[in-house]
Amino acid sequence: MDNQSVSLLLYGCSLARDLESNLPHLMSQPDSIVNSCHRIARVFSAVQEQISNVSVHHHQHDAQVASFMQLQHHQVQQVPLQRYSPPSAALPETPVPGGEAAGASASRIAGARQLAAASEGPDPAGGRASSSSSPSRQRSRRRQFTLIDVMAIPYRNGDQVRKRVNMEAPLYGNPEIPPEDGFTWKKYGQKEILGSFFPRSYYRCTHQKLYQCPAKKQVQRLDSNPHFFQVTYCGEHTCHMSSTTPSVVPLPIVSRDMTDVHPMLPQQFPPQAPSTSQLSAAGTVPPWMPMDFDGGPSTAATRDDTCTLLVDAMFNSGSSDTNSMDIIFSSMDDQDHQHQPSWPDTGEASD
DNA sequence: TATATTTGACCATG
DNA sequence: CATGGTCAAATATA
Repeated sequence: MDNQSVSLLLYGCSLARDLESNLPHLMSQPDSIVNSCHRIARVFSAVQEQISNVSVHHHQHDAQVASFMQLQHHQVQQVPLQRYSPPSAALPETPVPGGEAAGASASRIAGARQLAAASEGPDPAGGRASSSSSPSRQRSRRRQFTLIDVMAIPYRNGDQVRKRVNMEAPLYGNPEIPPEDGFTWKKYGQKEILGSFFPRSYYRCTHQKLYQCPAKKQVQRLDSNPHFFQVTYCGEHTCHMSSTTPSVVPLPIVSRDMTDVHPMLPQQFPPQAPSTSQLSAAGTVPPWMPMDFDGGPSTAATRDDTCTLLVDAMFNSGSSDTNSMDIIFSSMDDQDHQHQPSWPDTGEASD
């Protein structure tokens, strides 16, 4: 199975896991269940087609698929399908091209922040964001196989080797919360970055003290697409051997332990904030997903096979994580925030 | 009480 | 001096 299929499969598993965790809450919303099932089925059907090498070229949106696949292929080629290890060869001095334009004016920043704050809703803590101990922020300690491992492209920043990825905000729920990546992090700082709408958050491995784990990451929402986070990883985890920390990839790729991480995207894609047309009613379609996966005609794959895959992924792949399920339902009522159509035109899309 | 987050202050670097 | 990165006291929450 090629890397493209893996990527799609990971996404499908992610959707399935979300559905499973949400099931108790969705009992009263059969429409949501149906929609989710259709979405998952189409993703797996696409995988099935791809694996069996059938009729991708007959696909109604094969151009989109091919484009997506090319992107994936290009990125995966640079990092083997295995855990990243510190490179010995020379690395590029700069991250993957496609960075955002800087230089936003103060007023633009203020405007964006105002809107971002509005999307967060009232703050019960009196101005401070809620603490990490809320269930919605709890992180699984299980080591998760993530696309970061596959997709992250290392580059050098001085003496440090960094990996930078773009990660989609949680498919459901509060888009302010950075996506899971399988590790546990402790936030130690936040900084306003010149020219950026959104502050940058600084995290270090929770086990830094206990295991001297040097891993850190920086998380910042993209100005050009607030639906995505740019996550920069710095330092390798050395806490793998801990009994309290996740260690190795738990299972083959089809595992519920995979997080809600999604493949890297070119930073200007899509060139503007998500529109209602780009987001389904549940806001679950990543921009890179061919349209047919969410609303188009079904593929030729059989429902039985798809369901087999789906059931297998849902029930045979380990225990569930707390993950973002609480996030999902705590803010199902807030989904309009995700679809916020009035994102100010930053002008960067047309720059 | 323990743990995590927030946020102003401090420091290093160019 | 401006900026990014980190520290640590204050604060919030389970």
